Formats: sequence, C-alpha cells, structure tokens
Amino acid sequence: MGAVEKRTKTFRAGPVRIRVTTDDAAARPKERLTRERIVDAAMDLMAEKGYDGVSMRSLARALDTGQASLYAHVANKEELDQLVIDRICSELDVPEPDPENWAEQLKQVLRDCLELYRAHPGTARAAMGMIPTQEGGLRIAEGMLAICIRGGVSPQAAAWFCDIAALFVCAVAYEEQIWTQRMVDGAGHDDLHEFHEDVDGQLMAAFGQLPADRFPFVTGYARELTAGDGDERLEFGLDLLVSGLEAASERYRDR
Amino acid sequence: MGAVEKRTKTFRAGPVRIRVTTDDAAARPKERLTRERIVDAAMDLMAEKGYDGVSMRSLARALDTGQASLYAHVANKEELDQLVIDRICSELDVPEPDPENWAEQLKQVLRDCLELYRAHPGTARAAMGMIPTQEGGLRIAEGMLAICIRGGVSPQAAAWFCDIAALFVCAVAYEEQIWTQRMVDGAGHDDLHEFHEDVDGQLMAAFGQLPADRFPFVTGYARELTAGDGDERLEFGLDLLVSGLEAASERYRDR
DNA sequence: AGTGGTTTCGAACGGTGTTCGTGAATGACG
DNA sequence: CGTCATTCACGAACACCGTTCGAAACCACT
Repeated sequence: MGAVEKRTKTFRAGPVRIRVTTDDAAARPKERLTRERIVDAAMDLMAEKGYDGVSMRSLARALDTGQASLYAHVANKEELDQLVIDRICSELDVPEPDPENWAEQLKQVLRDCLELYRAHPGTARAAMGMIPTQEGGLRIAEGMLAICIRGGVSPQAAAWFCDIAALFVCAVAYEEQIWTQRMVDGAGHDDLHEFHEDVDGQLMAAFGQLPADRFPFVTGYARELTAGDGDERLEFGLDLLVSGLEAASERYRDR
Repeated sequence: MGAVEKRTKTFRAGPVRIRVTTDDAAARPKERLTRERIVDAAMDLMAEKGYDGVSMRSLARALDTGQASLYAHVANKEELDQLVIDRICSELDVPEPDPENWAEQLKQVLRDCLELYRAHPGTARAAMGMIPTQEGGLRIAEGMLAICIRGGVSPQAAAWFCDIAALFVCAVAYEEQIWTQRMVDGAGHDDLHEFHEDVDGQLMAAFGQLPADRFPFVTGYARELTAGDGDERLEFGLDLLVSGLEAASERYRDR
C-alpha cells in the first residue's frame, strides 16, 4: 500500500554518533511543523479562547512543541496574525458583479464579512489596521471593487468606499468582540443576547438618570441610544454608507 | 514665610513603634499621589511613547513611585484608560446647534475629534470599544445628538449616527496611529508625510504588479486605492456618512 | 503620645513576545 | 553504509506585562 517510509534515530555520546534506521516500524512520532499546521492550531485556539488566548506559548503547547519552534516558520506574532486573517478571508466568496444590484451586493458582502468575524472570535482585533496584501484579503478587495465599478460608481469613490466600509465592519466586529470577551471574563451570563440586553438596560438607566438640565438630549433619547442589537446597527451603518455612496459618487468623478 | 511643616519618621520592630518628629528639616520628600497626577503622567507618557508605552510599571517609574501605589488611586489599567480618554474628551468643545447648518456642524465636530486623537497619540486604541459614561465623553455625545435632533434628523437615526460616526472616527485614528507607531519603531523616516508617501508608493507598486488576469480591478485602479492622505479619506467618509444620514433619516422616523 | 486609617511600595506571581545556543533529525553524496 | 552540512526542534533565558500581598510609613485626631 503506502510507500516504504524510513525513520532514523540519532544518538550522541561525546564525539560518537550512532544512527539507527528503521523501515517505518513505528511511524514518525511527531508530525513535522508547518505553517499550515500552525495557522490551523492558531485558529482553533482563537475560536475557543479569543484573541488573547492565542499566545506563542499556548500555541506551542497546543501543538505539543516548544515556543521557539514556531519562530522557524513564522517571523513573529504579527505575521501569524496576518496569516490567520488571510486564511479566514479565503472562506468568504464574493459574487459576480450584477450591475443592476450593486448596492445590495455590497451590503451582502459586508454582512458576510461581519458573519465571518463572528465565526472566528478575536479576529477583528487582529485585522484592525491590516492592509490586505495577500491572496485572501485581495480577493475580497477585488470583488468589492468590481461590484462598485461595474455598478457605475466613480473609481475614486469606489476605492475609498472599499477601504472605509471594510474598516467600518471591522470596527463593529471589534467592538462586539470586546463585549463578548467581557462577558466571557465576567461569566455572569451564558447567553450573549441576554447579556447585551442587560448592558443596554443598565446603560439606559444610567443615561436616564443623568442631570436632565445638562444632558437634555441624552436623557430624553436614552431609549434610542441603547436601542438595537449589533445586526440592526450594522444594517443602519450599511444603509448610511451605501446611501451616501449613491449620493456622493459623482462628486468624486473628476478625482 | 511658609507655615511650619512637621515631618514624622516611623520605625517598627514587631509591636513596638518608634516615631521621630522633625520640624521641617527637609521638606516633604515626595508629593502625594493623586488621580490627577497619575492621569497627567499617563497622558504625557502616551504622547511620548504611544499606547503601548504606557504600562503600570513605566507610569510608576515616571512618577518615581512603585507600581502598587497606582492601584490605590486607580482600579486597574482599564479604568486608567477611561480616565485618560475622558480627560481628552473634555478638551473638545461642541458648538451650539445651528439647525440651518447641522450637516457641516457634525462634520466639524468629527474633524475635531480626529484632531484630538492626533494630538494624543495612542488614545484611539484606548478609546476603541469604550462607551461614554463619564462627563467628558457624554458632553460630546450630548452635543452631537443635539445638532442632529435640532437639525431635524429622526431620533433613532440620530442616536445610531452618533454611535457609528464616533466609531468611524476612532477607527480612522486607530489605523493612523498604528502606522505612525510602525514608523516610530522602524525609524527609517523622520517625517510622517514622507513615510506615508513611501508606503503608498510601495503599496501601489505591489498592487500594480499583481497578476492582472485574477485582479483586474485592483491592478487597474491601484492609483485610486492608494490615493489620498488621512484627511482626504476622513473627509470622504464624513461625506458618505452625512449624505447617507440625509438620505436615510426619514426611513427610521417610525423607529 | 497613642492610635486608627490611609497611602506607599518592594517583592512576588503568573503571564507575554522573542532570542540564543545546543543538539537531534534529515538529505545528499561518496 | 559512512560522512557531512543543513535544517529543524526546543529548553532556557531575557525583558517585559498587569496585578496582589503584606508590611512599612505617614496623617489626622484624640
């Protein structure tokens, strides 16, 4: 069946070295470390423990190796983060541009982005401030740019929109993940939705009880300020950005 | 001249305590620690070394005291960050609402916010994910909300807009500060503007040299993607958000 | 002078990213 | 099979981090 594998074991006693070669009696005891395996483990760990749960030490522990071993395959933690983000980006697929539907297509891609961040807790923090220069991220940028341009958006507006929209979604996801992390740490709740309602309730009470003479609007509109979950707020943001793009695109036609 | 000051020195050996009282021979050797002094020092340090330059240790060192001393005045680093942000917020003043001019007024407040972040490097990172619950931050929220509402924006749209716009400006500032920090660390440049041009140049070259068959839009619009400095991009974002608000406000009138 | 409560702070705990040097495993070649 | 150079793995160490503890020092008041 499988190819004949060879294993060698080396011992040393002073200058003397002994090598034993076996014909795959007991298969390779440890799989060799690769970038792939490291990124895989990092993603598992991040999904389980969040961004701060992924340290070079915990990652090495999860891979049953030493910390220093990781640095043979990854320059530093920043590069690791980039690799993780890029891997995640490659999970998202962007649709073929449909010029009739560009606005809705854009919104959908951005919704999918948030969903992706949510599926991998902790990633938003890693993605902030990262310029897509690798395969995965570039694919998304290319797709969004295509949708805009083919939809008739002026090039400069399209380019800046992609930048800003990605930043916005990332920021929303980051904020959300800060709060879920806070919930995990606090451990007072099991359900995220319940937790958010609780925070909103406390916040609304706090806003409502401010001195009404100095904060008339905050107290008066406490309900609106604390209304809506993450999805509703994202949807509002997308509405703003896309409506804004429709309104502003032509103003940037002449660069 | 000055009032007669007393100084006491206490020694202890088990249950026995010995106190020596001097009549202000050498005046009080150390000024007492206060929240104010701590926040002052934190801001100085942050301005000089960025967010990561402010650790409880480095802060204690700057104040010529022990780390543990800080915890008598500040619960933890998170609270310290809040205090710093709040102090900064109180530097910004928001104008009286002018209903004719609400859109421009909003933009100006947001521009001022970015300017404030810029004046205090590192603060954007600290402000991310922070809900304004103290004096300084609330004042800004109140002011922006007032401008919106008095300008005729629907309450729910106004509330969410304030949230999203603040998030956006913070994200822009954060991204900017990541890059300036990278410049400081890299130390290849002295001037930020020059540094940005350099990065943009490299980026444009990288985008331009991608395989044109798989990334036709990214390669084709490399110039637009890398165009514009922070201010131009912020201005575009504000244009998007405010135009979007004008367009979307009524859709959220019935909550 | 005595005492109680507050403030100060050195030392330590358990974490972090990263580097260094050693030695084991491996591929190539005779 | 023997030898060698290269690659890879990894324990130990360095210099940090936020936070806690307990004891010392200090202030205000009796």
